[in-house]
Amino acid sequence: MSTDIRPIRIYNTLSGKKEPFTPITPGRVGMYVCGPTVYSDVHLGNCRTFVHFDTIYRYLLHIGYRVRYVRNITDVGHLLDDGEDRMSKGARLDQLEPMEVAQKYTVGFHDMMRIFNTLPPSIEPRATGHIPEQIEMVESILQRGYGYESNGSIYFDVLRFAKDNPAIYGKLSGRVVDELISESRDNLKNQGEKNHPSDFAIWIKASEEHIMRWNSPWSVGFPGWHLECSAMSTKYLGPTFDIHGGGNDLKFPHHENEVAQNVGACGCAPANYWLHANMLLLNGRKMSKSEGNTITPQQLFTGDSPFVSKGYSPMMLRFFMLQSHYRSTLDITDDALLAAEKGFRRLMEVHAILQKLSIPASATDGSETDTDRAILALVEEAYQGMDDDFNTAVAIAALNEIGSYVNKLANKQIESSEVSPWVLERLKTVFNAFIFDIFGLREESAADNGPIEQLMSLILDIRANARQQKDWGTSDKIRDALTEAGIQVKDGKEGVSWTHSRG
RNA sequence: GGUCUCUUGGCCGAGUGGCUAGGCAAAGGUCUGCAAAACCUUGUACGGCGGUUCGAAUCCGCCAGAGACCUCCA
Repeated sequence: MSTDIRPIRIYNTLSGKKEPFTPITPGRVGMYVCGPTVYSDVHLGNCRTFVHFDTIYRYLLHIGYRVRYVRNITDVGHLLDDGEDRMSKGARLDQLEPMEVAQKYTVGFHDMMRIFNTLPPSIEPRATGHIPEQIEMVESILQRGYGYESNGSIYFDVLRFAKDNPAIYGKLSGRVVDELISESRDNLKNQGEKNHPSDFAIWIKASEEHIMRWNSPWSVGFPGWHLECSAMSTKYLGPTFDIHGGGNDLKFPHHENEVAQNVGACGCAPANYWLHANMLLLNGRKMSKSEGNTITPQQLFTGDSPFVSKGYSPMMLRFFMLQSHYRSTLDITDDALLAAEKGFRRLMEVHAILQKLSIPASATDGSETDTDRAILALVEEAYQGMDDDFNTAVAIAALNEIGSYVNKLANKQIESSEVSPWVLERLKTVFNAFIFDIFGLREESAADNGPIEQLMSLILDIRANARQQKDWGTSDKIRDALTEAGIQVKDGKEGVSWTHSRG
C-alpha cells in the first residue's frame, strides 16, 4: 500500500534544494535516465552514474514503489564540430555499418552493466527505433510555433520559447538567455541556417555522404540530439513523469533543451524531479583521454594501469562508489581504493557472520534491552540515510556500526541475552536487504563450496590436532601456507573459521 | 572571459548553527602458544582573513586553491 511507503526527500536540480518526494500516482514512480551514446566503449564515469541510479531504482523498489525505469540507448543524433554524426564517424573509422558499431558498443555496455550488477531498466529504448515519434514531436513543436525550417532542417526557436516561457528556459542549468546570446560559439556547421546561435537542431537534413538517414516531411535526414530523450520519455512515461536523471554534464545543453522541447511540444514540463550525478575524478582531475588522465573499467579490474598498484573487483568498485554521495565528485586514487577494498571485505564478512548467528529464545526474558534499542536505532539510521536524498554513505556508516555489535555477539563479548531473538532476525533481514537488494553488492569469492569446504575442514582439523599437541611448527606451517594461498585462518573463541583474504 | 560548485584529521569520505559520522592507516590495550581476526581506547579535522551570533567547521563577505559547465560528454 502506498500509504506504507516511507517518505523520502530528493535534491531537485530545478529548485536547487531537497524536496519531499511526492509521486504523480501514489505508489508508482516513472523514472527516466539518460543512457549512453554507443559510439565507443563505456566510460568509467558512465558506470558511476548508472550505479548510483541503479541504487536509487533499487531503493525505490525496496520501500515499496512500483517503478518504471526507462534508460535509453542513443545510437544517432550527436553532431560533432564538423557536423558529422558521431555514429557514422565511428563507422567510417572502423569500416563498419553504423548499426554494427551501435550493436557492438551496446553489447559491451550491457556486459559492463552486468559486471557492476545493475538491474536492467524496465524499458531500454533506442533512438533509431523511435524515428516516427521524434518526427511527430518535431511536428508538434512546429505547430506550436517553436520551430522553423531552414534548408530542410528544423531548428528550435530558443529566443521565442524563452520569451514565452521566461520561468522555464535556463532554470535547470541556471542560465540566462541574454548570456547565451553573447557566449554561443558560432563555429558550428550550418550556423548560418539558424536565426540565433542558441537555437538547436531538432531535425537535420542529411548531407550526401551521411549514412544514417530517414524520410521526413522536411527532408531526408536524422533527428537532432536531445530529441530522442524527449520523445521516448513521453512515449513510455507520459508527458509529465516523476524523476529524470543523468550525469551532471548533461544539465546543459542536453537537459535544458529537453525541457524546452517537451514544453514546446505539449505545453507541459517533462519531469517533476531532476537528479544529477556528479563526476568521477582520477587523482583529482577529470578523466581525459587527450591528457592521458584516464583509466578504463577493464584496467581497473586487471590493475593494468600506471594509476593503480593492483586490480580491484567490480563489486569492490561498486562499494567504493556508494561510499560517496551521488551528488559529490568522487576521486579515484590507489590509496582510496585500497582503503575501500578493506572496508568492503569487512562489511561482507560482518554479513556472513551475522547470517550464521542465532540466539536461543530461552536466552532472553522477552523484554527489550539497551542493546536492542541501540541496534534498532542504527537500523533506522541506515534507512533515514537513504530517505535523505539516497545518502548511501550514511547508510554504510550505520551498517558498519552495526557490524561492531555483530562481531561482539559472535565473539561472546556481549551476552546473547542482551539481544532479543526478534531483533537479531530483523537485523539479518535488514542487512541482507541493504547489501544485496539496495546496494546491489554480491559475493565474489569464487564459487568454492563443496570440495574446498571439505578440504578446509580436513586441513583445519589436522591443524587443530597439532595445536592440541603443542606442535606449533606444524600448525604455523599450515597457517602460513594458507595465508600464502590467500586464505585467512581465524582462531576464535567459538572455534576456527576461515575466509578468502584476497578477492 | 562568463556562470556555478567545492576546499573536512596521515588518506578517503559523510554531515552540519551548540550533540562520536564511517572506513583505511597509526599508537596503546584485551584475547592468543605466538600471530592474525575481533573488541576496547586514543586523534581535540573542518583552506586563509574578517563579520553576524550567547555560540560557526556549518550563515555572510573578501582572498587563495581546486573542479565543473559555457563546445561532444555520465
